[in-house]
Amino acid sequence: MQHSVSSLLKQHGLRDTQSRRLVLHALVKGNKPLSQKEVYETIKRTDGSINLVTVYRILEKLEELGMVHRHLSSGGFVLCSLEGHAGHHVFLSCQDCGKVEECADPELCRHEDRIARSAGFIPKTHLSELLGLCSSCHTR
Amino acid sequence: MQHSVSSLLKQHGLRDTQSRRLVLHALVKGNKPLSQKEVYETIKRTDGSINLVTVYRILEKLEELGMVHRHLSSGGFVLCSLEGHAGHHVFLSCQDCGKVEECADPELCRHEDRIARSAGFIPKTHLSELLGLCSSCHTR
DNA sequence: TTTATAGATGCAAATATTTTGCAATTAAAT
DNA sequence: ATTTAATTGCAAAATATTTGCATCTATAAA
Repeated sequence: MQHSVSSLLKQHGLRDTQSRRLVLHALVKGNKPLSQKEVYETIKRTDGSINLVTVYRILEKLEELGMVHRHLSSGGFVLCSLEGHAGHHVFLSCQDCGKVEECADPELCRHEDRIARSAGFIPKTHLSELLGLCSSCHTR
Repeated sequence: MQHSVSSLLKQHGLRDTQSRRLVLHALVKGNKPLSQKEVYETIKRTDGSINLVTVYRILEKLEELGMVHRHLSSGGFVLCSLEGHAGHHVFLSCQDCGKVEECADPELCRHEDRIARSAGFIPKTHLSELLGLCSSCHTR
């Protein structure tokens, strides 16, 4: 795990630093959107020490590079789980436990394109969020 | 216009106050998502006087009642232009001029439902945002 | 290895944003 | 007109975000 995070950083041309590993690790463990402060607190609580300002700066950079996304309704950060799907992401957000999954659906993408064009828009990117209950929350 | 804003307030069981009229009016004129501060500044610049705290409180209440929506990517507030479509809104956002249109598309809604269900989710509400260039911006 | 260096981090402090408590005001029902 | 619950303004507190600068460190070159 630690290793995969390191190579993820290198793949994106970033220095493999302790702080960045901690931030990415917090997002992986969190499995839901986390604010900068939540990332900071997760790290303090478990692995080690980091500065809140550093968390801000790291998340800003990771977002620039598309390694994390800003979750729409919560504003928190989630690790981007999709490769090669820049420009179209669908979040499935559980209103109960807060878990967020991400998926891509090419057909939905085309459908949204059509809507945009029929309104005279030239579409560039799409964002969608579906809010509801995840399987483990609604079976209970 | 002033009158329609007043009746809009009453329709939702809200007192028809000067401050609320100013806030709604600012959103109508803005024709794009505005943050609390932007609403505040619009009002100061044009119509009259209001307190920033009041703007926060009014927008919070209008959002609760579904009269305005939080725009996803910008975080600003936009007047809800649709009646009877609670739970599914598609924003068309121009990346150049910032204009935001809103529409509803029942077929898209069903499509998103299917995606959610196939991932084991029980969907409740959907949010979509299509970013691109509006007709007047891409013809130039 | 060691060294040089661009990039990353920590710390302190400045800004900006959002929330809260309370007294004064006001819309609307009687 | 009077009453009253809701709304607003003001001041201040609490949070969140950004900035500047000195120090440190991951990497690449020697």
